[in-house]
Amino acid sequence: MKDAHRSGCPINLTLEILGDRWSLIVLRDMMFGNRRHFRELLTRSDEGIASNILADRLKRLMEEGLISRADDPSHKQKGLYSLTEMGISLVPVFAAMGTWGRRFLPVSEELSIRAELLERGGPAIWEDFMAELRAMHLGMPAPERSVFAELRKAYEDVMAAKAVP
Amino acid sequence: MKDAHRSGCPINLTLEILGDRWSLIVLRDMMFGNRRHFRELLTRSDEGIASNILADRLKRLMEEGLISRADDPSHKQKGLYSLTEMGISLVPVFAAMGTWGRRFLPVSEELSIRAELLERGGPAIWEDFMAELRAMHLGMPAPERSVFAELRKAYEDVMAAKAVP
DNA sequence: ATATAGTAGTTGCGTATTGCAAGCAGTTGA
DNA sequence: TCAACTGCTTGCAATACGCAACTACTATAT
Repeated sequence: MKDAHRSGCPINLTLEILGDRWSLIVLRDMMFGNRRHFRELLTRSDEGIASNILADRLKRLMEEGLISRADDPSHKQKGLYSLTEMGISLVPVFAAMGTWGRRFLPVSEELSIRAELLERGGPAIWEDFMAELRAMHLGMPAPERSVFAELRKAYEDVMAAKAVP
Repeated sequence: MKDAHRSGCPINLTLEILGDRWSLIVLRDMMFGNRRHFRELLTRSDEGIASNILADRLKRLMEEGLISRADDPSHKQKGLYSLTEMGISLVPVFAAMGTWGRRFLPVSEELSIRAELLERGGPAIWEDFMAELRAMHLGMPAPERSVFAELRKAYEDVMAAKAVP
């Protein structure tokens, strides 16, 4: 942000913003887990982010324009973080990374079911999901189809199948 | 690699391997710039990677299975790095990142022309490009179409247009 | 044979980032 | 009033990064 860019290559510029171990984790939880508050992002993350890292990443992602912050009317000290269009537009990147990870890395079934759904649905489901995210985060009118609900149901079905084998 | 994973989420596992500022830069140069030797990757990179970082990344990417190394027959000390199928399969990830970066970040025209081509061509061109990479890096039979040549020509055309305005 | 340039790295060292544990100040609800 | 909850901040140690110099070997030219 402050100092000059290493180069004008799109891959490089993307890495300058997202090229660390936590930024995409935070965005993933906001996007797929609908976590909008600091505490939710802090404690309900599978990976266990530290609070100072989370504070720093939220600040940087705001500076870069991927998320925004508003006061939560229900609690004066509570902030509500939202994805911007820039953040929502990362859906295809997440889909591509999920597809690659599922193919080559030792993923767990319950945590990769969403990636599988996004892979099978292709660009059509990504568009529907982004439309829904725009409704949830930007106040746009809600689309009929709820990909979010489909993703959650798929996850819960896997968990239920594991619990009762 | 050595210690346990933070979680089995595909996004997280991908970030554990590629979530830093340099790994994808190295892979990008191997993939789109056809840089196969240490010196090429070191000096012909727009971003200017340090030699110790490059050595470390090449080692880690080999350990993770994204690249392989062979002795270059023309020079006993020269190593030849190749992409594996795991590395080649990152093409859609690069394409998605390139599309996103081109839309939201201050990319330069000459360095984003390749991303634009990959975006316009869609999955069909990605497949052709991956087939060509398999020929260049894995010894598979070469496809008729050379996406690599198309990417290079597009870059050279932009540079020529800039030189003679 | 000797010199020169090129090969792939390694080493030292200072700075920046990360990770962990604890603490802080304001807010809410009982 | 007070405990629990809110979004952070601080201190400190470990790790990673970045730069410059340097090593060791190989090929080539004279």
